[in-house]
Amino acid sequence: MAQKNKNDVTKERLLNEAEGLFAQKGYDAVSVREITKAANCNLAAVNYHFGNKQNLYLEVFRARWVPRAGLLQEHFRKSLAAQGSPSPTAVAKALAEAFLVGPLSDEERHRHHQLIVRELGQPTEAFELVADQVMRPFFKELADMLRPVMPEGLGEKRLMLNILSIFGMVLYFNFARAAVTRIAGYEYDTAFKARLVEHIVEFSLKGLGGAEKEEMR
Amino acid sequence: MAQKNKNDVTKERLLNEAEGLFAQKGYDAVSVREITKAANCNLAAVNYHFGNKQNLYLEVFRARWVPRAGLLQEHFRKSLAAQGSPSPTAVAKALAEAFLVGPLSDEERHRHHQLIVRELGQPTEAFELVADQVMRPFFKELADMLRPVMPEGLGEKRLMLNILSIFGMVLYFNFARAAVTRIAGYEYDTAFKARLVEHIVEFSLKGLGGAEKEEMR
DNA sequence: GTCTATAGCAGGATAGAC
DNA sequence: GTCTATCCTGCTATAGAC
Repeated sequence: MAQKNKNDVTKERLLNEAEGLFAQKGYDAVSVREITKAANCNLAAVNYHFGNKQNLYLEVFRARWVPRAGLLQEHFRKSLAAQGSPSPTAVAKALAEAFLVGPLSDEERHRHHQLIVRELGQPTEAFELVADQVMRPFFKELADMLRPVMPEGLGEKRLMLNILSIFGMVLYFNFARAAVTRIAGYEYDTAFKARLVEHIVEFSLKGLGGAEKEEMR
Repeated sequence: MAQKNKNDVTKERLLNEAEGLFAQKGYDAVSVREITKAANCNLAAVNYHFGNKQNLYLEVFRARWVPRAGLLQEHFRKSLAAQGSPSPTAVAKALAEAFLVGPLSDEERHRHHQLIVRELGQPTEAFELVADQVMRPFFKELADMLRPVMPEGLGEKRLMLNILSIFGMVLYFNFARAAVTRIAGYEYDTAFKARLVEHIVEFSLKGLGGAEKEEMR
């Protein structure tokens, strides 16, 4: 923190390139050689800065993924606060907007979701990290927020299923972008993303019991 | 086809083991050595029967994934036909049931979805195969089926988004099983899968415009 | 902190015996 | 068709010079 010399810069570049490559190809398909070449530094740099490849992967989550998830949550909370009371509709809209448009660039968002989807399908140590520091706290926050405004007698299980489902939708449309484009021909431009947000909100409303009068901003 | 000697048996075993391993770990994380060992045959067998590793992977889709997708569609069509008119509710229910309970064993279903999710996130030649032979035709069939019974003025784009979304939900709850269990504590037993089917149907109804009177079986 | 050089091993693929 | 033996490439990781 005190010194800001070449060391830190190399480390940062390694983290950036590693994240991009791990997201794009998965852990095993990426070699340390590829990462160091992309980061324009020496092969030995990964071992010097991170000990080994595994730990570089973990550090990508610690130093990049978790903070970025914090950014997304912050964006969500602000846009929700701007809407007054947290109705199911408002929550769904703020969530979908934060995660599909939000504060991240297209590339950053895609990286972010590719990384977590790989972990969802095949959890490693990185998943535990993310589950503890991001998912469980955030899901609890959402549950506490939604519980009072949900239909009576919905139950904790159904509540959690609904929260999981919204995230499922958001993840799916982000990570399967290439496939959706090839199958349905949709380009992920601004207009389509806006439409997607609307779609996900609508799609989620029934589950969230948000059939009450629709309200916008 | 004429001869059913050791040759065919080895080939079948290779396909089975390869499918399981590719689904579980992904293409790059699996070695030919690992596959042949699991199939209890010689290292050279992969090259003899399939030419190379890449082609074995493709053959897994051609000889296993596509036929199994056919089974699922068949199950879907039968259970839909048993319900009379194809209302949005009936379609959603038949789909969710076929893909979450349906004719496959838990392990087979998991394999099936793991494989396709990897391809959705990072399409290879196998994705083109599946898109041409399975996805595009089936999505078209569903669209033709739903178009007449959907709300007026929904539009082709929204129709396709809704179809994609149901598949997204189904895929998500199948492939992220390990993560869902760790985060929410749900075991994927029979009761939970039945609940999941109900949940997905409900969750999808608004999007499908199925707010009409609910009908079952 | 960064580099070169290299150890040491695992990977895909093939040749050729049986 | 199946096997063993082997080639060669590419991998992670480290030692040691600068």
